[in-house]
Amino acid sequence: MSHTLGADQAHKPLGARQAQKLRTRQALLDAGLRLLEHQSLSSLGLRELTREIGVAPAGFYRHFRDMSDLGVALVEESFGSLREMVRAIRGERAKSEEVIDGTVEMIARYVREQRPHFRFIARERYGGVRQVREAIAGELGLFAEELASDLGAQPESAGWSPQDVRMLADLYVDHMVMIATAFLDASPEHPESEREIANIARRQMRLIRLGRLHWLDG
Amino acid sequence: MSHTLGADQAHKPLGARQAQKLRTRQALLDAGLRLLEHQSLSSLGLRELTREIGVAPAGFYRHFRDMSDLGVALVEESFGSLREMVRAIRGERAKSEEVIDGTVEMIARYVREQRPHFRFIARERYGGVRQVREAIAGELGLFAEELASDLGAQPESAGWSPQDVRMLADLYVDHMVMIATAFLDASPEHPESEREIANIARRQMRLIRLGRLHWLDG
DNA sequence: GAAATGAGCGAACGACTGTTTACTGGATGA
DNA sequence: TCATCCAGTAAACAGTCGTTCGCTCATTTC
Repeated sequence: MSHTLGADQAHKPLGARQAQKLRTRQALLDAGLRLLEHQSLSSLGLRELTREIGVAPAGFYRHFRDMSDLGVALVEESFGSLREMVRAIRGERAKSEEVIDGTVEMIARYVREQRPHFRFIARERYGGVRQVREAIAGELGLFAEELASDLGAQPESAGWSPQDVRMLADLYVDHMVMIATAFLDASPEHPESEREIANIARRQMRLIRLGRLHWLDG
Repeated sequence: MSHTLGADQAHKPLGARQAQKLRTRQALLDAGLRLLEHQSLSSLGLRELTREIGVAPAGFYRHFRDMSDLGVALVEESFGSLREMVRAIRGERAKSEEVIDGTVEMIARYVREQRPHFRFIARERYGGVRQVREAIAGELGLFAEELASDLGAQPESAGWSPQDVRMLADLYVDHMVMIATAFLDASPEHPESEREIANIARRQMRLIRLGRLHWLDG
């Protein structure tokens, strides 16, 4: 009996038997994400989901305990693809002004390329399923923690208390989620609306940055 | 045949006939809000709701076309009680620092006194029912509009473009919703956590205000 | 007073739900 | 090669669901 597999695929041996199981599991996750585009998790039925991929209802239990279990898996998948993008941005070092432009562009790209994933996160962040809410809150907490670590290391944070750095990180995270949500329900139409949202978002982040630079003035 | 009644009750004649109807309608709204404390609107059943107040399922249709119709009514009810509080704050004129304290306190009080209402708003803002999402977005848009009007009249906004004033108003509204949401899932425990959230919220709003004061510097 | 109105009821409809059961048959490991 | 495993199946269980249909009978209108 091998150990349980993590969220990322095990590339090495992987018997044909487990491979097929993972493919079915992934099909469930993909179909779930597709069906959740126009409804929320608490109204997604088990039969509705298995029907979508041509699997008997009972087969669902081979992969998930219940719907909230699948929801938590979707949260992990969503933040997985997000973290890849964030890591890329964190590597770059540039002037603060350019960081803002790069951050807004990263958010726009994430929503553009992972739209169903982020729509799911936005919808279930305060949705009806407790386990999923808590999973999202946990991931966002980790995100804010990392951001606070980054911010604290910057010269602009000299003389700041750790609590104030964390306060700023929370403000940034909340606002980045708001920006992403704004991109979400205006993007599909025309690229003009997307540029307008990006324009507002950049000015808002610039204003927050100005506040940060004058935090220790008075 | 009289005209259709608005959201606010008509105090004047009101035959015993329509009075009873309104009482049943209100019972549906109240029971709905109660049941929505632990689930989302899209998973709230018609029979589940009518059973709660001891009314036959078919009776529901005398008051609402469907569940999303009831949801929109709940949105109006929620923002109705919010506007009363906001009007009270808007009347007061004080130094900016005190305005921040008063605003945060107002948000805390709103969540404390209208907890089910705001939980509903937070949950359904990006929930699975389109009509309800749009109703909430519309109300928040009106709110931001009013706030922009207030901000534009302040001396601190001298030299600001209308677009920048609106940008600031949107930032404030989004952040106020975030603050209220933070109060929501930490309030019931102990008052200490509520004071901690208020403390963070005040510093965040102070930081935004600092950014506003230096917006035209460079 | 008689007639009209309409809020709420009770029953029936067809369809859908999550979960359990015993099973089959191809991959797996000795 | 043969016994074991286990992902997926088919069927049945006991419900719940939204919606429609006449109907009743207190209130309202004339």
